[in-house]
Amino acid sequence: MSESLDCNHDSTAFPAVSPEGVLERAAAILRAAGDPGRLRLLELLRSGERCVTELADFTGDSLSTISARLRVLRSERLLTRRREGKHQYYSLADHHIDELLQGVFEHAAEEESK
Amino acid sequence: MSESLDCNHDSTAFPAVSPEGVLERAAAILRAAGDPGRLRLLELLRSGERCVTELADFTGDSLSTISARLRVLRSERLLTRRREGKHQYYSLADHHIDELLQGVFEHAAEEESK
DNA sequence: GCCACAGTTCATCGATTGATAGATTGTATT
DNA sequence: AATACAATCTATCAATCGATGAACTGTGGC
Repeated sequence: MSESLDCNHDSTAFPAVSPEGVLERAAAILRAAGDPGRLRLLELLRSGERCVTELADFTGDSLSTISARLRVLRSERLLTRRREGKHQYYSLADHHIDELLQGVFEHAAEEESK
Repeated sequence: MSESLDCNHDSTAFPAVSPEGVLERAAAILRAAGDPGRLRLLELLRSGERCVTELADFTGDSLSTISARLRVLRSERLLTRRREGKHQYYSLADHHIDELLQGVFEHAAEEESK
């Protein structure tokens, strides 16, 4: 029997991993947030619900650009939307998203201060 | 003076946002983790340091594929690496990364169970 | 219905991305 | 130096991605 000791091959096996579906969901969430333009929108919405033109005015990007970004975020369920008259209001889907954002922003700020 | 009340334009302004550099860093981290193949590696490394061949054996992917994925993760500082003889060992860069992963996996699992 | 406003969608395009086979580099032993 | 093993790099390619202008859709007031 070959006792080939490739690195730590003699050590413990990997613990249980997430099902494929969970992994895909997690990756999709991270990927959706992983664009600077979209991440900025998420950040802005941490402070509360806003309509599309407010977001566009603040960022200086076109309505179609903002709309395209919001579409991605909503399709991955990072955002929710409601309509009031002519206006569409977007907000973070839940507190998990907020916590995720807080964590990564803190970490990024820490790294940038080095 | 135009008192055009576009949605909540009469409401409060946006609070302070992160500097551009912080935003870019945060987005880069999220993006690096936001690929299923790379995210799986991160997940595997949550349980501790592993060498490249262990990761390749477990996932069933080729060495060059694993190496390419690790390269992205390390360049965005999600992973650290050390060499011991012929072997390169990879591990999560710090506990922030672990927390980020935990948060997003829990959220994804929750969504997948609905 | 007409008009105005708010927002989305569509088609297009250049840029980016992830996988891959094989060449190359780094470490260890003899 | 020769050989073996571990891992990285390179070049290539098909697929995906984000921005964009303009057409289109939805809501509201008259």
